[in-house]
This record gives sequence, C-alpha cells and structure tokens, in this order.
Amino acid sequence: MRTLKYAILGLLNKQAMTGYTLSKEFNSEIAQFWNANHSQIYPELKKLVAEELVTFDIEISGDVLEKKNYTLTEKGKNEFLKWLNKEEPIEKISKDVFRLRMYFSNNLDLDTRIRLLESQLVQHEVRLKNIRQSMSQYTTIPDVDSDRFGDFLVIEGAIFRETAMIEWLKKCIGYCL
Amino acid sequence: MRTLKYAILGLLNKQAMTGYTLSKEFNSEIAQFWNANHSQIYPELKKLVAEELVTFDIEISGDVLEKKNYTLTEKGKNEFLKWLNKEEPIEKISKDVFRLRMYFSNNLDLDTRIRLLESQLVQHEVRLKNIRQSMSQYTTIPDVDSDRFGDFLVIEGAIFRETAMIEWLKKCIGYCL
DNA sequence: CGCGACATGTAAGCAGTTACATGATTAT
DNA sequence: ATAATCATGTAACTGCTTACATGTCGCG
Repeated sequence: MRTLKYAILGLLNKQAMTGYTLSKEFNSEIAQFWNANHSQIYPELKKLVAEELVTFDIEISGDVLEKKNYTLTEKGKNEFLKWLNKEEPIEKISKDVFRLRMYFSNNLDLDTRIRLLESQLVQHEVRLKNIRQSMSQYTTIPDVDSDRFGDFLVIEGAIFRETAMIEWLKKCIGYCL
Repeated sequence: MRTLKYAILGLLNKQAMTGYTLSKEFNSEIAQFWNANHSQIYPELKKLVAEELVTFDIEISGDVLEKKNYTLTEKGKNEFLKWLNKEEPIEKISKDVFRLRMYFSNNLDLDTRIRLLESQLVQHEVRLKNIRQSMSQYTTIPDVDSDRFGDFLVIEGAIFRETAMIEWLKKCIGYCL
C-alpha cells in the first residue's frame, strides 16, 4: 500500500524539510495513527527521488554538515492528491495484543485479571490526559481549509478512541469483581 | 514478540485442532483483534513442534487424506500461561490510514471530505451491526471461568470501539457541513 | 571539552501478505 | 461430473524494527 510514501508526501506538501525533521514529525500529533523510524524514512526518500516525486537541495549547516532539504515536485503533489481523493474500503481490524489476552482471560485468576486491567486502565488514562493536553491549544474549531483542521480532527478522534477503551476496561473490571 | 505463537497456543489450549481449523478460527470472533493466513500458520506450527510446545498426531480422513491434529504439550501450556500472566505496557498507537488521510484533509474539497467520511460511516455501521449480531447470543453474562467469558469481553470491546469511531465520523461530517 | 541534539545512512532479521502449488473429500 | 470446501505446504516480496555505523553542531 506504500502508506509511508503518502505520509511523507503529505508532510512535504505542508512544508519542505529534511529526513531528520520528517522523522521527528512522526513523534508529534501524527504519531496517534502513524509512525516510522529514520531507518525506514531515508530509504523511502531515496525511492521517492528516483520516482521523481520529490527533489532535494543540499544546505550547508555550520561548516560542513550537509542537510538534504526535500521538496514535493508537481508530480509528487499530483500523486498525493490522487491518493487523498481515492475512496477506500475500511481497513480490516487492527491487531491488539491486549484484547487477545483478554480473549483467553478465563485462564487467569480473577485477581490477576483485575491487576492487568487496572494497569491498562491507568496507562490509557495517562494517554488520554496527554491527548486532551494537545487539544487544549484549540479553543475554537480551526478553519476547514487550514493545516490545523486535520490536526484538530485526529486529536478529537484519539480522544474518542481512548475514551471508549477506558470505558471498556472499566466495564471488564466490573465483570471481574 | 511472537504474538501469533501465543494466539495459536491459546486456541490449542481450548481445543486440539488442525492447521486448517486454526486458520478458520482467525475468521471468527478473534478476527476482531488478530488474524493470520494459513501461509503463516503452517510454518509457525512447524516451529512450535520444534520447540516442543505442541505435538500432533495424524488422522486419516476418508481414504488417504492426512490431517495433523495439534495438541498443547505441558511445556506449551506453561509457556502460554506465563505469557498470559505477564503485565505489559500498552502498545504504541495502531496505524490507521483513514486517520492519516483526514490529517491531510484540508487539501480536499468539502464535498469530497463528506463523501469519504460518509463512506467510512456506512461501512463502520455495517460492521457494528454484525458485531451486535454476534453479541445477541449472550443474553446473560457468561461465567468468568468459562471459555465464553473472553469471547463476550472482546465482542463488547469491539462494540465500544466501533461506536466511538462512528461518533467521531459523525462529528467530522458535522464540521464539514 | 564534553554532552545532547542534529543529521544520514546500511544491515540483519522478523512479521505479514500475496501468490504459487498440489491434492482429497463431500455435497449437489 | 463438478464445484465447494477441506487440507497442507512453499516462495517471493513488502513493511517494519533493532542494531550497527559515522560524523557535525551548538551550548554550557
């Protein structure tokens, strides 16, 4: 599916940047639904250059350090927009090890189940708190055509997701009491 | 992480079965949070035999067809329980292509956004309806020590997950109107 | 001068998907 | 007979993770 390809094209569409900066982007809001290590990003950028979807120019930082600043080409922008406009079927369910463990939970003591569930619960509560923290920057709904609109949407999606997870965990704990 | 290994051990702990039957299991309730193709299952079973976690005996079906019926060994059962009891940190967020697309959605016409969101919405509504259908077999909460308890929990988890997704999609559509 | 962040790459290996390959059994 | 399902495997490839590998820049 080459999703990383389109993630990179989308980020470069917002702003030209280096592989290193791209790699850091995957630690910000976008990390709520995608991520990649630099070891995957650098080879992908190389590929995108070969496909003529991006170009780069070298900037010298300090004395000798070469930074490759990547920019979308016209072809790259077109391919990105084509991908973005395409209607896709929903993905098959995403894998979840904890749910798998709960599926087999009748093999555990009730105490252990509660301990495992409580542990998940606090961790998800922390995560939700952090997401709400990110949301606090938005006091009003951003304009639908601004770069911040997508950011706003996915943060809200993450809140829904975490809230549902927390509700479920609490219900599971209730069954085990 | 060898999660498939533990998924197989867990299923064989419930009941001895063939690779083919295991492969079908991944199309039932368990498909809500894990799956595997037969091309991954057969090699994994071979590995588990080598690790002495499972054994098999060959049954002849009909005249000549050899079916390998796999059973958990004592060692396999222990390793499964060890995995099940272990406290794990929550997984890093799961990847979601649609959320990635919405992150970049300011590059789309409002009409297109609504079309894409509506398309997702109906698909998730169908999925939720099917999950509720699975849930309808449970008129009471199953006993915490029965095999059906885990099944019940994860179906409920899937309902929470899909409901949250649907709520979010509706809210997104609202922003685009 | 030393440390943390900046910056770019490659290699080995694991997990998972799609395709290739074969054949038997059962129900219509 | 023939189609659907049962049944078991391998091969090639993609995507991703972890580890290896190197070097610069800016701040204190």
